Parts: sequence; structure tokens; C-alpha cells
Amino acid sequence: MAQAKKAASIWDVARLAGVSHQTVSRVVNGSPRVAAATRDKVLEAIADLGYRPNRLARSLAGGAVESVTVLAADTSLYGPEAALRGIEKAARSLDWSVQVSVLDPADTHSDADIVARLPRAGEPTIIMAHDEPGMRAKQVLLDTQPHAMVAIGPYTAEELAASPWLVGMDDGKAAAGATRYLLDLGHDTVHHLAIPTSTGTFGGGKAHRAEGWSRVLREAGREVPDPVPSGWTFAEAFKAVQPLVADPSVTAILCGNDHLALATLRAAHLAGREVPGDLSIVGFDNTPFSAYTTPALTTVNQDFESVGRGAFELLRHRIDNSTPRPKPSWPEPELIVRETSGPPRPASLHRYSVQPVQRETSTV
Amino acid sequence: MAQAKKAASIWDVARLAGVSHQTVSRVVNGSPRVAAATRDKVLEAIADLGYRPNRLARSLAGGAVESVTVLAADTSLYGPEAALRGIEKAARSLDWSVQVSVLDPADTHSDADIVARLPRAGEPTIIMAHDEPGMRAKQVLLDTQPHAMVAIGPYTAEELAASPWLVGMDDGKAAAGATRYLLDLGHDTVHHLAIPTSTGTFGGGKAHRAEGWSRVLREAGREVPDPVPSGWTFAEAFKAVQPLVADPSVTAILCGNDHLALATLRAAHLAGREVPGDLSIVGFDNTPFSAYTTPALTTVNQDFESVGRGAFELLRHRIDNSTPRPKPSWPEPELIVRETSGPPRPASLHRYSVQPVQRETSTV
DNA sequence: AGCATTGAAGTGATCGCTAACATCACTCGG
DNA sequence: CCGAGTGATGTTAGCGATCACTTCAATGCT
Repeated sequence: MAQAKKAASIWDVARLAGVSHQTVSRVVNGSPRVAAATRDKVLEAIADLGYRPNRLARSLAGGAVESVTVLAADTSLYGPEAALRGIEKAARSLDWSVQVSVLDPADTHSDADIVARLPRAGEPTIIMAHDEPGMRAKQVLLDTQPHAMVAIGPYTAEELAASPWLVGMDDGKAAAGATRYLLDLGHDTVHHLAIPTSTGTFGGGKAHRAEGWSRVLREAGREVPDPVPSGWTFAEAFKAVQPLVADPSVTAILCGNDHLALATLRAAHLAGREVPGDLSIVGFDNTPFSAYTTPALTTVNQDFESVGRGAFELLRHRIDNSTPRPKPSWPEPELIVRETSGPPRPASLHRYSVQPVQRETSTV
Repeated sequence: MAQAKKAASIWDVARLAGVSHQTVSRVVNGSPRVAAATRDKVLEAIADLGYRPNRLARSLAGGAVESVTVLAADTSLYGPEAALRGIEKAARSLDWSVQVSVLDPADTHSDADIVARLPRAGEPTIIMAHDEPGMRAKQVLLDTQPHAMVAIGPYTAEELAASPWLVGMDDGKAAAGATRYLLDLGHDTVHHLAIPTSTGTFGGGKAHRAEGWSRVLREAGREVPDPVPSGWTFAEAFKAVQPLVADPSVTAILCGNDHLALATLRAAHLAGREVPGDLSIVGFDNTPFSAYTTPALTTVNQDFESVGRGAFELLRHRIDNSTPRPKPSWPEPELIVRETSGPPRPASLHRYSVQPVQRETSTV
């Protein structure tokens, strides 16, 4: 049975090495003004005792803050997950520690709940503000400790420029590009299966993807169909997209993300509509699985990892003005054309192919 | 510009309320021996000052430990992610805080690196030990603070019984079930595309899924083909599975998880092999997307969330013996038959038409 | 009335660490 | 040969909380 022997502290090390605790602290923190001989003694004592610094005590004592807390709701989506990876990498390269605290979308967190997630007041925080709980959290922290927070989310270039605590990509622009692509392919119009954030039902959440999509349609003088709201899950998307998929006049659907796109693909298949022959589907995010579906998803790639890295750098700048303010710079969103998009079937053929097609056999 | 006004401490509250700091502490921690009038005064002061307790200070001072750190490498897989959700929920219901620290599989973490992830020595920790970095971390913590750690991973019933710090499901059994199912369908043998953990290339990692699979084949007196090792990514799986998919004598593949299964599905499609006509594919984990692929994946469902919950309860028990030792209890793994599995095509029909196969089509 | 009991609140030490300042050699230039 | 520098360490005072006591007044019981 392992005895819970109390962990060695800086004092234990000091005693063993025959120096003061402060000297130990200096060694641990790599201060230059420690004699080599002393340093060795201390290092040896540290090794002997298996000493490891207590980070809690360290930050309590007002040492340099070297931790970030990431507040996120849904980390199952590729975007947030990739951004988190970016944050992690950037942080680790500087030896900062990263904590993730997951907000349960099912729970309705009170403002106090959210703030209670932070280990201490003023804890540097990055918020994944791409969904409702995230948006809430953003607002709360903005009120509480605006100088030590940064939010990642879908924002327009103007918003990003106006708010020094925002990091993100121009989702509207990306959606516009995808929509234009579908129009160029010859589709009369493009329908939109929208993620919850795009329905604008909660404060602060603008419908960026939906906005870019509708703008292009309007500019092209096309009919702008009502966007179809969907939840985040496959099941919700599958259900929401049914009417769209059942309607033979719908020839192109821009989906709010690749999860919705996969659900749409499935629904189309079950409805007997051939993709991309009868229906073009474009996703969003280039989730890893999207290259391996059948047919493979056409989607918009975004460099979330860079965004995460950018968020971390910005946070560091905001905490400590001496670090440079990073300029948001990452690759532009890029449309990846795979197999779910193509020109609409000519009207003449359209009528004749109402009969559901045996997909399995025809593709081989 | 928001001024970084220092956050209120327990002393500030005490001064404002005209009581001692200790009384404030009592109020905050809900001690019963505070007069109602006093409590109100303090509460009011707390509200006025926007005071919130500093969790760092709290645990430094030796208050009850109410935080867990989860060490995980790949959280993009459904299993770990669901387990994490389980931990989160269980922890939150008790008002514990949860931090996640991500181990980068690319980095080779030294033992010290791993230990440095913990905010302090003795920090209660749950390790997702399903992959190489996780296994490493498990070993390190086992040496360092065995009394305050629990690991989640694929283990046999015997291992689970033998190690009081282990939580998991019997992956071997689940794999055996899936293999038996394919055999019963009439396949001569079943091939296996194995996740890295199943190749047994690193210490402590036994090939549970692979083991269950091979055991059944052996018991049935079938040929046991070499398992095909794959990485975790779609790309690696896609590449690894090529030879299997190209070989017409291969009629059934058990994949180490649903990601590998999706890649296999894709590879089969590109190789012109019909699923499940020419080839049956069975996945593992019931990842959300698996119901929405085309054809929908047959897979093994596991209740990871319960496992996560179990891990948290076990950890609590190990830290504090007064809490009951939870008995591992969650639903058995369950095979979900969807559309990628079926009987092999009779040899004579091999080249000809599709044998009608019963398909579970409706999802949602 | 007299004294032990109990409840409410306060005091001081402590957790492990860092910041800021104090101290104590040693140098070194004039 | 002395005061100023400078480098290496030690000392002290917190950081924001909790724990273990102590204090003081209001009760209870005989």
C-alpha cells in the first residue's frame, strides 16, 4: 500500500541542500545569479526528494501567470477541437499549462457558474464562442475580466477589427465562396441547412455562414430560400433536412458543417436522390472524415489550428503588453471540391430520372 | 478601458461586512454555525464586491480537494471524448472542477513532462490510457502517486479485478462477439484492421480487441490471418487496408474502431468492392457518424460515458475511503447491426447480381 | 446563584511559493 | 587602502484561503 507521504516542498529541498528556500526557488526558475556549485547541490536535492513545484502555490504567490483556461462547450466538433490543439501547441511551446473546462450545453449555466469554472479571478481564458454556451461565457467574461480573455468564433472582418478580444475567420466570406461555386456550377439557387449559431436566436450570435450565403444569392438575383435550421447532432440534421431532400426542385444544399452534410448525404441516399447527380451537397470545416465518405464531401477547409494559435498569442498580448500584438494571419478558407458537388442535371434529364436510382450498383 | 482592479479577497469582504475573515470563510463554505443576520451581512458584502473564492488558495490551504485533472492524448476519438463527458457530468454534479490536459502524441513526453502537467503533487488524476501517451502517463503516475490516480482503458475482466486503479470495458469480449457474428453469417474467416494499441508494440498495452478476435477464430478452427496494423488517422487506415480490400478472398473485416471502418468502406468502394455484398465491415465504438455513413456501419456500441462516470467515482473512493467503492457496472458492449455486414456472396454468384440483403435502413 | 456547556465569532499559524529588499563577501579603480 | 560596485544568498512579507484554537457571551442545569 502506497503511503500518502507528503510531497516535498521548496523548504525540504532547501534544508537538504543547505541553502535558503529562496535559492531553491531561484534554481527552479532558472535565475542566472546562482553559483554553479550551489545550483548543482540544489538540483541534486531536488532529484533526491523527487521535488516538483506546486503550480497552485506558484501562481498564488503572484509569479508570472503561465496558465490558460479554455472554456468550451462542444469539443466533439472538429473546429473547436482543432483550435484547441492549436492553443495547446502554442502554449506548450512556451511552457504554459492549459486547462480545458467543458460547458455542458444541456445545463443552463448561470453567470456565476461560468465564472466559477475559472481557478481564480483574472485567470487568462480563451472561450470557444461558436455556440450558445460559448457566447454566454464570452459575455460573462467580457463583463468580469475583459483584459484576460479572448474569444474564438465566427466573425466578420469588421467585427474582428473592432473587438480586440476576438479571434476568428471570416465565415461569411467562406460561405459566400461556396455558394458562388454552386451557382457557377449552374444551380438556380442554393439551399442552406444551418447550424444553430446561424439562426441568430441568441444574443451576439450573428448568422455569419448563413449571411454570406444569402448575400451571394441576393447579389446574383436568385431566389433566397428560407434557411433550414438544424441542431448540432447528426440526428437533428437528418430530421431537419428531410423536406429539403424530398423536394426535387432542390438541387444544391450548403450545409453549416460537415456533420450536417453527412446527415444530408444520408438523407439524400435514403430518399433515392443521387449525389451529385440530383443533388449537390457542400459542407463546412473539412472535418477529417469528410474525405472518406462515399461520395467524398465537397467542403470548405479552414485552418482552425492557426486560429487557436492566434488566440493564444492575442491573449498573451492582452495580459502582458510587452508581447507583440499578433496580427491575425492564417490561410484563407479554401473550398475543397470532392465528389458531392457537380452541375445540376439538365432539366430534360431531370424529369426522366425521377425514379430512384440504385446507387450501390451504379457507382461500381 | 477596463482597469485590472485586483479581485476582492476574503479579507475585503470581511472588512466590508464588519466581521473576521474566518466568518466569511464559514459563510462561503456553508458552515452551520453562523448567525443568520451575520450571514446576510456577509452575503451582501460578497455580492457588492463581486467576490469569488480563489480556488488555488483554497486547495493550497488544504481545503477539501475538489478537482480532477484528466490526462488524455487523442480526444478526437469518440471513446475518450464520451468518457470525458461522463467524468465531467459526474464531477459537476458534486461541484468538482475538471481540468483536461492534452498530451501531444507527437511529442515524446518525458516522465517529468507528464508529471509537470499536474497542478500540484497529489492532484487527483484520471488518465485516458487507451493509447501510447496515455499508457506512459499511467505508468508514471502509478509510480508517483498511485493513491490519487485512476486509468481508463481497454482491459480484460481479470486485469480490472486485479488493479484497483483501472476502469474499463472488456474489449476482448466485445471483439469476440463481433467476430462470432461474422462467422455465423457464413464467412470463412475474419480479417482485422488493428488500432495501434492492439499491435502491442508498447509496454503495458495488450492487444485486447485483436486478442478477442483471434481467440474466436482459433476456437472455431478457422485460419487466423495476420492482423493488419493501422495508425489512428483515416489516411493511415486507408493506406493500411488497401491490400485487404484488394484481395477478393477477404470477405469480412473487423476494424479496430469506426474511423478505421469508414476508411475501409471508402477503400472498398474505390476498389470496386460492394459492401456488404463482396465485403462485410464491422467497426467498433458506435461513433456518432457511424449511423449516417452510406452504407451505415455495423459496429459495437460501448457505453463510454458510464465508464467515465465510474472512473470518477473510483477516484473519489481512492482519495477518500469514506466514499463507497463503486462496482463497475455499465451496459455490456452491444453489436449494432446496420448495413455494412451480411453473409458472404456464394462463390457461384460472386460475379453476378446482388444477393438481396436485409438492411436496417431507418435511422434517427 | 454558581458553574459547566454550547454557539458564534475571532486569532494566529500554515500551505508552497515569489517579490522585494537586506546582507555579506569580494572585487576594483583611484 | 577605502568606498563603490557587483554577484550570491538570506530574510521578511505577503498571495488567499483553511484549520485548529481561543475568546466571549448566552444558555442550561443543579
